[in-house]
Amino acid sequence: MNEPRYRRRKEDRPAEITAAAFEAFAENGYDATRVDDVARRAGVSKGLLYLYFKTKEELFKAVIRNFIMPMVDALKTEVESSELSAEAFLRGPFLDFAKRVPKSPAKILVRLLIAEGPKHPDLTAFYWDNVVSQGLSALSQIIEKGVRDGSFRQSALNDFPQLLLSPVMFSIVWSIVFQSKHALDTDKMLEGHIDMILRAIKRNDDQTGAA
Amino acid sequence: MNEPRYRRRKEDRPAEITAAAFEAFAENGYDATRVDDVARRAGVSKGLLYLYFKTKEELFKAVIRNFIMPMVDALKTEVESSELSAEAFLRGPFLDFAKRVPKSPAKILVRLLIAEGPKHPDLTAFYWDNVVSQGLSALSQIIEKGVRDGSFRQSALNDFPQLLLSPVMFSIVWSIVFQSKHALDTDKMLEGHIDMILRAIKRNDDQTGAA
Amino acid sequence: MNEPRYRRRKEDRPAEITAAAFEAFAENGYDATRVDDVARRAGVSKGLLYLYFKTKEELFKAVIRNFIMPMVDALKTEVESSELSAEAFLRGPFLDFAKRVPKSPAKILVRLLIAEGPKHPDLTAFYWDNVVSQGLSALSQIIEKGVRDGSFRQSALNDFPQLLLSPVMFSIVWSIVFQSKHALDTDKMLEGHIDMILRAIKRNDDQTGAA
Amino acid sequence: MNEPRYRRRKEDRPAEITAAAFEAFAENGYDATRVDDVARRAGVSKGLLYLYFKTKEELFKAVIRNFIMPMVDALKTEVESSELSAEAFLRGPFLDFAKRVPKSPAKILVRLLIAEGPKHPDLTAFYWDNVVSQGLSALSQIIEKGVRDGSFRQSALNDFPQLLLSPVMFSIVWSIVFQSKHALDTDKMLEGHIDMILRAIKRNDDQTGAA
DNA sequence: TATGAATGAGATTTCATTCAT
DNA sequence: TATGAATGAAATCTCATTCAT
Repeated sequence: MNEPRYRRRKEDRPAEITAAAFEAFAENGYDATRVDDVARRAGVSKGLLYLYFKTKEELFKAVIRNFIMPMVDALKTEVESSELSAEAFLRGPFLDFAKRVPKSPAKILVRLLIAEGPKHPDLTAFYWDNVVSQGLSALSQIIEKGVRDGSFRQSALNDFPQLLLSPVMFSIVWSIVFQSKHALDTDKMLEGHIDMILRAIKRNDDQTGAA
Repeated sequence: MNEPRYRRRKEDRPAEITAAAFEAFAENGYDATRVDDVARRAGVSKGLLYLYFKTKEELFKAVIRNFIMPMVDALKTEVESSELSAEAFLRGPFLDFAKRVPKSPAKILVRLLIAEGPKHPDLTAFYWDNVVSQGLSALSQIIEKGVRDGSFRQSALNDFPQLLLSPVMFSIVWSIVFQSKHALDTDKMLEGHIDMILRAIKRNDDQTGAA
Repeated sequence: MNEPRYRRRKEDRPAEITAAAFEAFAENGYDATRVDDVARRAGVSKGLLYLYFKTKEELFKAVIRNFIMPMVDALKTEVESSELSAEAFLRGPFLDFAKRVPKSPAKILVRLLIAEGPKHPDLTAFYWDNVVSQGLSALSQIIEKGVRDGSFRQSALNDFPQLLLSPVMFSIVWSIVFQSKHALDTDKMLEGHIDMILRAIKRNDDQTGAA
Repeated sequence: MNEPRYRRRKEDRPAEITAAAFEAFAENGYDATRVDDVARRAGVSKGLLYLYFKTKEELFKAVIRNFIMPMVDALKTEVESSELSAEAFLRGPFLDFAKRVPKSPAKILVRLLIAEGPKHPDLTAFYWDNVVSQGLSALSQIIEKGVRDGSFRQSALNDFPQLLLSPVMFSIVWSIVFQSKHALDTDKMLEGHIDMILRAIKRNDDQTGAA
């Protein structure tokens, strides 16, 4: 009972609050999350929360931004610094990434985007600019590299790098909606996906290694 | 947008109400939909609505069930009655279905499931039992048929028929979240996907027809 | 305890609520009045209040309008139907009116206008259009009538009918602010005011009758 | 409008704060004024403000007192030191004063008194003791002086010196509520008022000069 | 003195649900 | 059946005041 009622920690507050808010939004979605609950989780009064974030919506946007940024940065760094062949990149870093995301808390962001995106156009725009378009162009680079050096043939992937991502998204959605009742080995599925894709687009007919 | 649209014979009141509710939930999601609005759209008083549906949640569940059933039935009929080869089925009815869904209003159900599913386990269970598991087993049948008759090799699809569906889901999500700002030719993408899949799993080395 | 919890009285509600609101606003002013309090006084739930008045501000405006209208109508009727001489009108109906207002509950409206007017320009405009400009022009008519028939000389009143009203306003303000501690016989004061005015503007030098 | 305006020597902190508070209260009234805003205007932290004034209400009272005192003093000095005849005083210093007040920022005090007075009895009492009663008795002195030396007749002004002030109050209220939309030449009106009053109470029948 | 981060009570407003009619 | 006026709990946001620094 002799805990200080006040703790001045101006620096850390925003991060503490967005962390708590992430949890809450992840559990309940935007509408069903109570500002009260976020404050309690952050160990902070409601009033203080409003000192840092003018509205619930602004808090929500801050959460999305905060948790997306690191992912994007990591991905970009990996793509740019890698000197692997196209196939090696897909089987290596890309597959790792694909396996990781559906298990990370960040998967929740997808749920939030799908659920709230239509009502928050600026958020969607932000997500597009910073995540989707950049991710897609990185994938396109990889694929084109493979085509250029003759290891990949021209294929639907050239126009639709999304096809590389769709099982990742599927894994995420599955893990959100069904995983608890109907487990799916997403790792295996994603491996199988890469195998199939490579079998379909690799140029040399020696496909023994691609099983 | 708030004129009563449904004012037919008395006998269909529940159907009129769920139709109105579908519209409303589709536009706004569960929380942001007002019971008042649903009643107005249905041309019915709030009191009457509560006579048929004890709570807002029950109404929501009825909506999901009502609109999923016809889709499922259509799919099942098609699968069962078809006598096409596996490849022909994938290139024909399945591709048609895949192209249709992301453009139909039913795509909204996916948004609702993702957004509200985690809070409505019985709804998720219903969806699983009636849609997902049945759809997946239908797809498995097709694939195994191809394997059995020697046209497909054993592949990841045998364990993960989901891989056939993931671009469909992706198309749906894209159309919900980004389509208005960043058009994606989902038809072409889905065609490309089937092409790639078939190229990867078809047994005969003559792959000229699969471009 | 067997009072009905519900009383359907759609017709009377708005009037009941504005009456309660008038009391509350009169006692406390706009900001310090709690919507809760208004609802309690009206014997009504807060929710119902919001069914009839979309915001607190709209309620406030309704109050002002409701309570001003009757006064204005009464005044206008009196002025227009009267066939008295100018002097007789000032000593009769006008003086009566002047004496009545500072004692009526309506005096509170003046307080509200002064306090809230600057923040509610449309309210001020309404008050101007419906009360002040009409009142002033009625007074001008009276005065000009007196000038025309030769009983009044030209005077400051012709340009500033406000001078007839200023002691009325003063009485109102006094009664709001000081009356309880420092009684002022506003009736006598107003009589004295009319006497002085008439002595100043009457043309015939026979001033014996003027107090 | 929210830059610190007062940042002078430390010694005057209370004065700086009340000056800032006067501005704020004048603009917004008591309730709508934020302590935060006052502190910002004064270029001072909220904490310091609370060091000098224990509550918002106390600050408010200090403001009223501070800004009334100088006005009262000025008026008193003028009245007492004047050796003019009664008429000359009314046409000179009094008329000047009457013209000045409705244009000065001090007019706002009237608004505040009317709006907040009923809830702050001690404030009203202070105002009475220091302003109203003294002002009225000063006016009474003038009038009686005129009566004593035979230039004025006995009139309602003897009992109600308020009648001299009522157009001043009216001008103030008008300028607060309507001036911006419906200009009134208060100077002319006040001159007309003095003319009429003098015409009514001056004893000599030669009234030619009083037009 | 001086600061401003932090509190918490309380205000307005919304809306699922009920029930007299 | 059918209505929609009425309820009341709860949610977001504000702001005077406190207190660790």
